[in-house]
Amino acid sequence: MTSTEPRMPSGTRPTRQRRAVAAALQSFDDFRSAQDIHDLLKQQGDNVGLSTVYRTLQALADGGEVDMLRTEEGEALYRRCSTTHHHHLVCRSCGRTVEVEGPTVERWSDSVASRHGFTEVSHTLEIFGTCPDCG
Amino acid sequence: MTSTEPRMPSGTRPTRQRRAVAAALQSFDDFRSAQDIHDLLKQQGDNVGLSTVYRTLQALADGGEVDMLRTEEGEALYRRCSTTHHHHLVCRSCGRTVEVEGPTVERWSDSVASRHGFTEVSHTLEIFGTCPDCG
DNA sequence: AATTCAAATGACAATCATTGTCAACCTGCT
DNA sequence: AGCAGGTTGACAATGATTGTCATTTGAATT
Ligand SMILES: [Zn+2]
Ligand SMILES: [Zn+2]
Ligand SMILES: [Zn+2]
Ligand SMILES: [Zn+2]
Repeated sequence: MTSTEPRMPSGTRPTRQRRAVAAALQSFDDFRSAQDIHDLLKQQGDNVGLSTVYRTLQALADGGEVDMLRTEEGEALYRRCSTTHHHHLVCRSCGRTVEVEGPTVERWSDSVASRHGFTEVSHTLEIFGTCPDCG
Repeated sequence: MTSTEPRMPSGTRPTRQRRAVAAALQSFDDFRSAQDIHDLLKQQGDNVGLSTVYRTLQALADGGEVDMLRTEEGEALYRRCSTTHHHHLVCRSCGRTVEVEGPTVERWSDSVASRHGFTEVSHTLEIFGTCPDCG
């Protein structure tokens, strides 16, 4: 059976701190900053150094285990995610997030890129709005 | 006839400094940081305070006169742009940028948002890759 | 031309997320 | 026990961006 917790990159040790960060990510549904998560852990008595929180989140994001997006102000926010490629519909006000898939967008972006001779294509796509509860 | 330079928000004064920033934006084609533009002006002998460069670029971006995007690292980059809604295909290596339009994407994003009851919808979409020259 | 005054500027300080440092710590192994 | 190497965290450093505020400038008005 598959665990629901993000896995660490292979070759790394499953330390108390990394488990704590991974577990914290399972406890909320919206996008949060490294500092938010650090605070959350502290509240729970899971003391983890801020540097370690940053390092762990980056490792998880690099490994595709969690999503990372940037606010308009450039701050990095993290959230657990499913393993398939997807994008997000995010409420500007409360952070409520819906994962969405857009096969059409994927094809469009690839075709646009190749039409211009670009390779190693990636893309970022986020939809922001006001959710029903906040409207 | 329409000027090719970005216009300042109404109610602002066309100072030497703002003209200089607006002119600088016409002199390159890729996305550059506020500091890059500040340096560029300094080279030309157009001394403009760094704060003023930041303020002017933000005003232009807020007014939709220039595009602003964030690098993976969260740094803000600016570029002149056309007035219609569009997105970008950007070379990760040299910054070469192609403006692209995607009516399909626009419709998709709106429909996804409304399907979930979100209002005041906006979206960010950038495509990154390696351009033919850098490949 | 002189007056006026809010908008604008810029040198400098302050913020603040993020990254770097490195001695101390932990873990598995011989 | 001893060793080796990954890991941690308190703390310093970085670096983009923002705030401060005394001074300057623009342009409208006497
Ligand atoms: Zn909401
Ligand atoms: Zn996609
Ligand atoms: Zn290129
Ligand atoms: Zn669009």
